Amino acid sequence: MKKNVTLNDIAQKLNVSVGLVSLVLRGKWKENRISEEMAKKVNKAAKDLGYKPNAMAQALRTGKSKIIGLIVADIANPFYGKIARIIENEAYNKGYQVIFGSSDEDLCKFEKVVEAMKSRQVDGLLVVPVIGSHEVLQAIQESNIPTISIDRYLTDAKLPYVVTDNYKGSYDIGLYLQQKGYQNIAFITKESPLSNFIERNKGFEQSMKDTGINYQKHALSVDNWNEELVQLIRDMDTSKVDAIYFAQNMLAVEGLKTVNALHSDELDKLAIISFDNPEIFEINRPTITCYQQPLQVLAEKAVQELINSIESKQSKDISLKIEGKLIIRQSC
Amino acid sequence: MKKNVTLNDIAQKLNVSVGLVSLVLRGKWKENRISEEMAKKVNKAAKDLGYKPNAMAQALRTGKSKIIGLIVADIANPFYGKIARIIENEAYNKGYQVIFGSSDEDLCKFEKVVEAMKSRQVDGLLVVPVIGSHEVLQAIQESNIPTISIDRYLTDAKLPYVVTDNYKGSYDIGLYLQQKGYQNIAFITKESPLSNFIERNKGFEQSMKDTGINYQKHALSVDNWNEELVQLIRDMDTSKVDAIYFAQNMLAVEGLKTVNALHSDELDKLAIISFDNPEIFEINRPTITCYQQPLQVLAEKAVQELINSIESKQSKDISLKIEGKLIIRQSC
DNA sequence: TTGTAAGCGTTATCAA
DNA sequence: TTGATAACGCTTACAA
Repeated sequence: MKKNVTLNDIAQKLNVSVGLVSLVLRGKWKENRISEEMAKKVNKAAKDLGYKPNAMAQALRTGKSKIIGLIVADIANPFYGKIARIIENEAYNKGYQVIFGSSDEDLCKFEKVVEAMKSRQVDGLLVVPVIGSHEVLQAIQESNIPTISIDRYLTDAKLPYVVTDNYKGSYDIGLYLQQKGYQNIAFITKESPLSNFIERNKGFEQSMKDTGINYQKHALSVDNWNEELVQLIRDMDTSKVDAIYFAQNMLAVEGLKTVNALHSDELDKLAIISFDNPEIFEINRPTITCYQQPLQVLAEKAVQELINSIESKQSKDISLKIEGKLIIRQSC
Repeated sequence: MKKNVTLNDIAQKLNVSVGLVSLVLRGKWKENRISEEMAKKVNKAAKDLGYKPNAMAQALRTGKSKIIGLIVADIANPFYGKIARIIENEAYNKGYQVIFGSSDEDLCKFEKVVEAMKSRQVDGLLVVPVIGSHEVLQAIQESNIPTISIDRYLTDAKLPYVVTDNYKGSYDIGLYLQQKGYQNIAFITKESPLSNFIERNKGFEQSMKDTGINYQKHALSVDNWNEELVQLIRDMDTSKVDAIYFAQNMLAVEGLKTVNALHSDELDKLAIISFDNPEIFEINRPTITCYQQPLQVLAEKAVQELINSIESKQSKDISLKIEGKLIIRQSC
């Protein structure tokens, strides 16, 4: 039962004041004209006693917790897991810690998590906004906690965001399909008011228009897409389709599951392409061609922007759309 | 730029003392004989002003941060992502928040994360220990931060743990292989000093002994398993093997990648079974039979045990080994 | 060059 | 039934 070492302990041991110790330990001894000799003594004592600053006390005093909150849809989803990983790294490097929560795409949970984080005095927030969350997010902004949307953004909230260029990505997929000579595309997507789907849908439809390719759009409902998808693939008229485009990893994964389970020669002949790049795509037979989101850049930029606006208090409303890249494999 | 509402704000508005407000807001007004009328007024004012307690101040004052630290190998790995998700839920339900870090199986990083968490005054720690971390973990124990190992444990540290019964799982896989009539198993595992591999290896070897099945053990090195695995599968003498057992999801995933890429009729004839149950197993052709770890129970128990020992200060050294279950699919 | 003291928002102990 | 006040560990403006 070792008690934590405090500034006071160090001060007492050396018979100096806590203020002095504090200044030295934060490297401010030079500008406060503290003798180098003193500085050395203090540093040594701190090391000897194994001093670790109490982050809570620092936070309380300075009003900066050095914690950033991360709210994703579901940390168990590898897509968000990867993002979380990069964010964590970047944040640690800058002296911040990450506290996370999953929203499950549920507004109510999202709000709860936001509240919890606010009361933890997070310095800033990185959020994957859920449907209907604009009010909550607006409120955070007003309480002066820098917040950045990642992965998607809400058109009705004026939050800065860092996202993939979904429009371009989806448009490029269309172009690629044209280049490969496909004529009839089954476009499987979701009917969602969230920016990522809106833009993927727009982008693809535009490129279909521009290239003149036939396509059928299947916009599944957000909360029942799973069953609808299975049905859709079961009923697919393979004589009228030569390629399937899944607009999201979850769609593709469930889709492949169904396709593989059906073992139908007809289905197997179809070309497949998808947004996102889950690990399965490298294992499936055939391996799946896809548009990979620039997760590394995206997450890094998001953290950098966030920390910038935390530390400089000037919320320059910079939003970014970053391009991903097509990864060509066997399926298409 | 709204400032946060404090107890003081409420107190001033009502012309009462902060102490009074504090007591009411924490539901202690009854045992402190505060008038119900007063209590109501205070609660109302708190709600009106939108009061949110400052967790930092509470933490500083009470010495309890209500934060638990979670250290996994890599949050981007869906296996740990899933665990994190369950832990998060369970913790939130009990009023705790989760701060996480990834060790990358690197002792140095592990130690850094631990330090960061200690200085955040975490109330407790859930860790996936890395090789060589017994000293750090011992040190945490001594500084009186309840800590529980999950997923695996170190034989040379006396930390409580909550893990899958790896021995039993691996043993049962052997039994299942016997039942299905396989005669020559390629057992692909890692040569690791960590409990999970030790026990999976022991369990399987024992069951091979008990059943009298032939097997060849390929214990890959911890830091170069990837390349060794590819080589191993490439060179596999399929005439001498009728089934492969992968002792871990990462091994299986890379293994399947290689097998699928080789497209060899010989390899395709082999039965496959694996420890763990990543999503790919449901998509692969054939779908993969495996032993699924009881993640839900495991993570829940871990959180419960941890919070118990945080709140009751009595560190009853309860460790748990929980059984998973065999999921039978097409591959075996 | 160093010490003193106020204060961050709470909680808890007394006193009134 | 309620109010004053010290304390948690730290930072910082000001005094010495």
